[in-house]
Amino acid sequence: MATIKDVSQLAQVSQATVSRVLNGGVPVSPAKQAAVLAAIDRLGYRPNAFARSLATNRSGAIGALVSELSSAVYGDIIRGIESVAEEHGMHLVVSSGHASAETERRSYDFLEQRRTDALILQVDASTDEDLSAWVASSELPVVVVGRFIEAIAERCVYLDNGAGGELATRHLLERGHRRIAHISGLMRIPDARDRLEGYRRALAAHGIPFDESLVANGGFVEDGGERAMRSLLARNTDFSAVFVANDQSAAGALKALRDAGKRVPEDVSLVGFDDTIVAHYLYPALTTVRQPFDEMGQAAAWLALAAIGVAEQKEVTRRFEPVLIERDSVAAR
Amino acid sequence: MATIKDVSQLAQVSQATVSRVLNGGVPVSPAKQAAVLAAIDRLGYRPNAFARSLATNRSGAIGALVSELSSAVYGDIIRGIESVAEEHGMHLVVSSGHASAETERRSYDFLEQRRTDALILQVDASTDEDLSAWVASSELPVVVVGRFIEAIAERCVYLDNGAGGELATRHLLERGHRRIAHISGLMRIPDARDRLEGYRRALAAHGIPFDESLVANGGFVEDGGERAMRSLLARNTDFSAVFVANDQSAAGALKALRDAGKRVPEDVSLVGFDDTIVAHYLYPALTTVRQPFDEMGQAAAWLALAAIGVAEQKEVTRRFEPVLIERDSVAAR
DNA sequence: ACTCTCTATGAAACCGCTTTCAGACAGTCT
DNA sequence: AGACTGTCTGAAAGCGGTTTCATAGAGAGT
Repeated sequence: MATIKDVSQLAQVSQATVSRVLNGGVPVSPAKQAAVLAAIDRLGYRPNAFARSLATNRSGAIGALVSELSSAVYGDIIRGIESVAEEHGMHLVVSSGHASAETERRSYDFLEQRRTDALILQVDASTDEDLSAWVASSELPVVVVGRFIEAIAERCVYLDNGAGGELATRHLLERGHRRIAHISGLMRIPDARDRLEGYRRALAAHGIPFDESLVANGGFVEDGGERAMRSLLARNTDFSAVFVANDQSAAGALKALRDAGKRVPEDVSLVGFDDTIVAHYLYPALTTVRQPFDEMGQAAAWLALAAIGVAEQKEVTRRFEPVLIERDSVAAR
Repeated sequence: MATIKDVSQLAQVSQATVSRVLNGGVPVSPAKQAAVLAAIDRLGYRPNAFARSLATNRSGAIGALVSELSSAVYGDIIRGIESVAEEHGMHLVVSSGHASAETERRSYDFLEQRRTDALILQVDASTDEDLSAWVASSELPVVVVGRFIEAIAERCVYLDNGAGGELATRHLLERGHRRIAHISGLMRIPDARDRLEGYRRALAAHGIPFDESLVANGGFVEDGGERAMRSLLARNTDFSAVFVANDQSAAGALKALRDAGKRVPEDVSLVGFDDTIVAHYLYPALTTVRQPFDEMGQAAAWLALAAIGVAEQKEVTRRFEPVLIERDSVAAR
C-alpha cells in the first residue's frame, strides 16, 4: 500500500505538500498540485485513516449505542443517524446494549475508547443518573435520543410522549368512547409513564374520572399485551376502547381480543403507539401514534455532528410531536 | 488524556514495559506489573486506539456493508454479526448501500479505506462480477452473506433458496393442492430465480406441468405482491394456493385476496418466504419458509474473524437449509 | 570462579500522517 | 535599489502506541 512518502517522491515534492493538496485550505501552486494528483492516481494512493486520526485526533466516525440493534422499533433511528452521517462523510460505529445496564456501560466504554468523534445513545436500561454522569464525564459530545433527561435537556432528542398519550386517548374520546382502558408499558421507562400520564390528562379534560381497574401492564411486549388484555377482559369492567402503550403489545392485545371472540373495531377499538411496521401489518391495520424515528435519528446525528463542527449549526428540532395515524382499528361509538 | 508515557513515568518503567503489560504474551516481573497496573488505574489511562492501529495495522473493527440498514428483513443479519463481533472484542462499522450499485461501491471504498480488518457484504444491487472483483482485489478478507457466488464460493454464507422454493411448494402439494400459483421476486436477484426454480422442481416431482399463467411478479415488495395477486385473480385461471417469494409481497397478496372477497386459507392458501416479523403479525399468521438470518450473520462474522485470526478456525456452516414454519395460512384441500 | 544461557528491561526506531516554523522567492512600495 | 509583504514550500517535530535489538543481571553448569 502506497504511503504519502511514495507520493511525495514520485511527485518530487515534500510530504507536507502532498498533505496540503489532500486536505486543501492551503494554497499550492498549480504545477505541484497537478504533479501530486498524478502521482496519487498513478500509485492508487489512499491515505491511511489511522495515521490521519492519530495526527488530527479525529476519527471520522460517530458512535451509536442502541439498546437493540435493528428491532422493528429502533431500526429507523439508526437509519436516520446513518443517513446524516454518510451525508457528511462520516462513518457509523454501532454497538448494542442488549437491554442490560451493564452491557450498555461496557459498550459505552468501548465506543468512547474507540474515540469516535461523537456519541449517540439510545438506551433503555441505564438510569437517567447514569446517562447524565456519562455525558458530564465524557470528553466528546454525547446526544441522547428517544429520551428526555432534565439534566442534559439540550442534548436530548425525544418525543413528547405525554402529548402522544393524550392524542391517542382524545381520539377515542372524540369517537364517542367513554370507557377507555389502557395497557401500559414498562414502567421503569419514562416513555411509559408519560404516555399513561397523557391518558389521564385527556380523560380529565373530558371530565372522566381515572379508573384504576381499566389499566393493566403490558410491559411493551407482545406477550405482555396479550396477558394484559386477558386480565382486562377477566375483570368484568366493560370498556369499548383501549389505548395500548406500544404497537407490539397492541398486537398481543388484538390476539387476546380475537381469542375472546371480540371483534376489532366493532366491539373494541384499539389505538397503538410508535407506528412501527407492526401497526401496518396487523389486521385490522392499527390506528396508532406515530413517532418519527427516522427524523429523530437524523436530528440526533445532526446535533452530534454540529457539536464537532462537521455539520453546520442550525436550529434542530429536539422535541418531536406525535402524530395520529388513522387506520382501521377504531370505530365510532 | 493520559498517554502511555505518563503511565511509564509514574510507574518508573519504560513505555515498552507498559505496552507489554497491556498486551500480555511477554513476561514481566510481578513487581513492575503491579506498578504499571497501579499507574494505569490511577491515571485512568486508556490506550489510544488510533496509535495502536497505526502501529499494528489492525483496527479492531469489522466493516459491514448492508443493502438496507435494519429493514425487517436484514436487521437480524446485522444483529448476528454484531453479537459475534462483540464476543471477540471487535467493533462493527456499518454502512448502507441504499439499494444502488453506485452507492454500494462508494460505501465499499469507504469501508476499505477505513481499514476495518475484514468486510462483510450483504448487497443486492451489485452484480456477481462486481463482487468477485472486489473480493479479488481487496487486501482484506471479505465475506458475502445472503448470496451465493460461484467464483468466491468459500467466502459466501447463504440460504439454499432452491430448496426453500421446493419446500414451500411441496408443503402445498402435500396438503392436496394441485393448482399452485407463484408470486415471484425481483428476478435480477439470484434468490428470486432460485426460489422459482425450486417451485418448478417440486411441481415436476409431482408430475404437474409448469403453467406460466400461474406465475406473476411481485418484485419482493408489498405493492408488487398486491398487484401480482390482482393480476392472477384477473386471469381467470383458478388456483387454490400461492407460494409467494417473500413475506412482504405475501402481505400485499393477502390484502388483494381480502379485497377480492377471498378467505385465507379457506379459499386460497398462502406460503411466504423469509419468516420476518411480518409473517408473524399478519392475519392469518403466515406459513412461511424461514431463513435463519441471525445465524447467517453469525456465520459470516465468524468466517471473517477467523480469516484474520481473531476467532478460532472451525467448521462454519455456509449453506443454510430453509425450514418451514407452519402457521395459519395454509389449509388442506 | 568463570563462562554460558535465559529472562526481564529500556532505548530507540517505526507506523503514516498533520502541522509548525522558518526560509526562499516574487512582487510591491518608497 | 532597498526594504517590505505575501505566497508557497520543505524540514522536522509531533501524535501515541508497538516492536526490534541490545544489554544487564540472575542462575545454571563446569
